[in-house]
Amino acid sequence: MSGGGCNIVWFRRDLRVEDNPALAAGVRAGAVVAVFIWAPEEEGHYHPGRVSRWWLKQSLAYLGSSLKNLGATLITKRSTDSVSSLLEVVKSTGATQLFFNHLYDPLSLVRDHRIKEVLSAQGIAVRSFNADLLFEPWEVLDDQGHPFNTFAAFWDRCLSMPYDPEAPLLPPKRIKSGDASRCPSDTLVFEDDSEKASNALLARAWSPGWSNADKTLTTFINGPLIEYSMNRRKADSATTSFLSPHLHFGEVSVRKVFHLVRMKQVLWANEGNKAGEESVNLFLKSIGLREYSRYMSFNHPYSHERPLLAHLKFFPWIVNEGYFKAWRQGRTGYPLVDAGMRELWATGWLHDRIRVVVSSFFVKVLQLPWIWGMKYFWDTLLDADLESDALGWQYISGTLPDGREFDRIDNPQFEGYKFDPNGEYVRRWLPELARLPTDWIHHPWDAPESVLQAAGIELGSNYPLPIVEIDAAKARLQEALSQMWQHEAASRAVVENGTEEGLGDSSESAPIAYPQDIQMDVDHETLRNNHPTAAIRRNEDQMVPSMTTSLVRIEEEETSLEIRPEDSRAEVPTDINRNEEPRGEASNQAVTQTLPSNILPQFTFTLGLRNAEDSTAESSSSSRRERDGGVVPVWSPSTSSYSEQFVGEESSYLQRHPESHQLMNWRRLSQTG
DNA sequence: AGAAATTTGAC
DNA sequence: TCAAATTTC
Repeated sequence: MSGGGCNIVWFRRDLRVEDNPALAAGVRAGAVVAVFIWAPEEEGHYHPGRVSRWWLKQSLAYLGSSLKNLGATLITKRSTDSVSSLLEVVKSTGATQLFFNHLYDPLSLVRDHRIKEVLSAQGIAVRSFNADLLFEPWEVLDDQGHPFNTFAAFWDRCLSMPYDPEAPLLPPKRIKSGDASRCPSDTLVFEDDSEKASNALLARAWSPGWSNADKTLTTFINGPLIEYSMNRRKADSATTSFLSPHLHFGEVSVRKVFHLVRMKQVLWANEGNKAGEESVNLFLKSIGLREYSRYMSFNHPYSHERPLLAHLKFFPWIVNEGYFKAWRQGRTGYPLVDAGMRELWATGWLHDRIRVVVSSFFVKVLQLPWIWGMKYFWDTLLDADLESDALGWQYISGTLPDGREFDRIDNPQFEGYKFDPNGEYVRRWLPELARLPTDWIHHPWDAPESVLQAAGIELGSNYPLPIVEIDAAKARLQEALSQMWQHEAASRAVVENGTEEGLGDSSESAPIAYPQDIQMDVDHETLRNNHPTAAIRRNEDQMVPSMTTSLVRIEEEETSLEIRPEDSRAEVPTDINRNEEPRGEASNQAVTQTLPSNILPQFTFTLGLRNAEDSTAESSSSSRRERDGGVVPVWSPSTSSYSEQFVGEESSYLQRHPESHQLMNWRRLSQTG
């Protein structure tokens, strides 16, 4: 009896039918209507980038057909407000229950709670589950019952919990379909015309979708996993799992990954294969970091926009758009950094090691605000993941209790020796250095003139001299740090005196706006492509960006990005789609030829900037939530014993999004499962 | 050789 | 941080 109250299963970042607790529960409860709501405006300025949207599109199509084969329909809705869309779906299907899986970013926590409130008020039962983590964030606590604030301790505890993570669920054999005839789907548009060509190339290297994710996992476990610990010093991506984009959209469950990998470990341990065992530990650690990123996001909901350690807000970041541009273009003069940035630019992908190299360079050598780098990663990475990226950047920036020392500068030259000893990686991505002998490949500035000449390199002309000398960077960093401590002390004095003034601009409390006026160099290639909108669009394009000098706020400048609600498509700024190679003649063919078949020769970027910050102070409240009758602790700065050392978390990202509502609403967010 | 200092790696 | 590894004295 399909009329007898059907069940809505709301898919978000859990685009799989296997080990999907919300789906399983919905199926158990009766007839199911599956729904996906595309509401990118809710993400504020973390609107998904082009490659991420491409992935989502494929993944959804895949899920849709899987569900269809099982007997259910996936309804897709374009929305600017998930809550009201969901309400609409509920009404038009006559549903009595809603099922979904948890997310842990602050926006989702608030939104999901609101949904729970609104629907409960209408008599709809709402049930939510853990599908994204081995353990829920509130389950993993230290002996005093407090959340951990270092990764090692956190992960130790995860691995020694008194109970195992839930075993993965099988996909449903058959789904009884609810009546969705009065609930039409909207067509979701994830790319515009100018993005199609670049997106088509992505399909050569990647296959989104839950069963492809499963294949990727199997391939990895039966192949590179055993060598994982040996290979982790190489810049080459070939030995990585390639699971991150699949995991971001929940196409494969971490619990399954965990179980399969642990199984392998037991096997290797029996065979006395120490390297294999160690490899599993290392790989699991990266799974653990993903867990930890959600954990931190849950316990410190502002960690994607503010340093966790308070003193860092007094760090005098260098707001230099020229540096930022050079970094993005891969023209810093440090070959390993530049190769990494070109690879990111060309493929949307970077080995974890290289992510550390380029981001560390960004923060420590260029001393640019880490939040910019994080935003750039968000816009360009195929596996862009707010929680993971925030953790990574905070770690690099030294803003975590267990992060890198702030005054330590990694020298890209020496990292080059380590990660790319033969210079292959650099040569692949920097064709202009391809003919440089290995001895000089990571420090061309030291090479004798004759060597440079023979390699066709003219420093400062077809390859830049180092943008900042490492020694100068060290001195500058010391200077910046002493300033930071002075400001910090001054601030403390102000607080103690109860005075409200004096402190000022050096603090990050007035957030440094992401430079949105990014201009593309109008060069020969633009002209050649003769893109009709090139002239007007260029300042929205990140392709070959050059920055103008001002830090103009977005709302003043980017009216062309305004969202028109009647537009049913994703409002993505038009890109100029072109083959772009770093300047210099070496260019296209050279790079394309050296590309392995699984790497994409061409890419475009979009700048998905939205709302500028206007942070308003507002205090959050401590709260607890119900969980099947049990009480589940929720993040609470006032009760957390170590919150003192963290930045005051009173000014909220959430407050900038009127649709997100108050933190107070978290209070009774149901965690039923 | 053996202690001390320095560098490295980790999340 | 901090322990381990490596280099220096």
